[in-house]
Amino acid sequence: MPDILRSIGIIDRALDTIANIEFKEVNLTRGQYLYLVRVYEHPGIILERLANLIKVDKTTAARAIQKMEKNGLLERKMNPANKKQKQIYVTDKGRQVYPLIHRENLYSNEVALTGISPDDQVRLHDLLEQVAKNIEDDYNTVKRGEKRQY
Amino acid sequence: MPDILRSIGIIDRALDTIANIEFKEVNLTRGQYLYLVRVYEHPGIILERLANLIKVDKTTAARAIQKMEKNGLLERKMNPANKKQKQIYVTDKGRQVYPLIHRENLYSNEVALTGISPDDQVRLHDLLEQVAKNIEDDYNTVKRGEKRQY
DNA sequence: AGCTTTTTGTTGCAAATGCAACTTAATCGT
DNA sequence: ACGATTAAGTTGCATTTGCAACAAAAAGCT
Repeated sequence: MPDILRSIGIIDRALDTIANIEFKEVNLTRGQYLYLVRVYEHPGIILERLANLIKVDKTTAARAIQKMEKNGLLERKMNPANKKQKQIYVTDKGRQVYPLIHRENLYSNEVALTGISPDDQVRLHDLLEQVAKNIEDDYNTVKRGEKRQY
Repeated sequence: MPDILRSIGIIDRALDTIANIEFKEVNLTRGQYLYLVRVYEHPGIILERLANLIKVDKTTAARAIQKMEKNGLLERKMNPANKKQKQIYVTDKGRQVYPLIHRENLYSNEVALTGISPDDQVRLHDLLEQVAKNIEDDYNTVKRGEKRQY
């Protein structure tokens, strides 16, 4: 069985590093682009779901969101139907930087897929989605403090 | 052109989180497993090459190595042929934890590839290696402080 | 209804991460 | 051979990251 974890780690860290450096021009600090994109796509999303989408600790996400709220990129509104929940939205200012993030992501994706046939690109995409689905349960299990059996 | 970055990020963060939690039992702190495996595979490797293999900042790698040296997992020897270089090796103690890391990685990889045919597993592996190669130059360019044109 | 469990979010540490800036050794150019 | 550039590693500082532990609201249970 071939190893796929190593390449995935390399690719993710490399592209994340590139993104973080490039987004400093737009005054985004480390990781912020991830949250902005996800909130943009899911207006009104709550913290725990956002953290689970991105696969990042909820306390990390919480502080990132707080900071982005302070910087005027995001805003939170209390959900009147559920006083525990704070719904997160992109502000106008946040909406202005979104296209730049999107453009960067598109470009990196393009570079990543260079020389790969359209068919294989789709295959790769589908296989990666399958892998993401495959590990989801283990992630939640371990995060909950339970142990994996192996 | 399908997006592959998102799944890759999710998979990497999820599996990295799992690994870090599981390796606390063996007294490894965040990220240390990555270095240990790479040094194990490349005895005598130097810091800068190690950092570039893993795609992590060299100062981050430097401090991780220092800490692992203090904990007796790794050791460094001055290269007599080049006084700048410090060659890194796994110690006996480090060699003892290696099998546990390897086993965990194998298991996560297995979970990740569940339900994917052997043919597709190989295809996925090969495509990911291609992607890793595709982005290598951009990574080094941006790390060097130069800009990407897009 | 009343008690327990789960959901959602927050703080308090301690540690890792990485950009800037620096030192020293090696290599390059001429 | 010597000055300039690159390679290799380190330290300072600010920030992010995440595990524990907590608080409060909501949902489940009987």
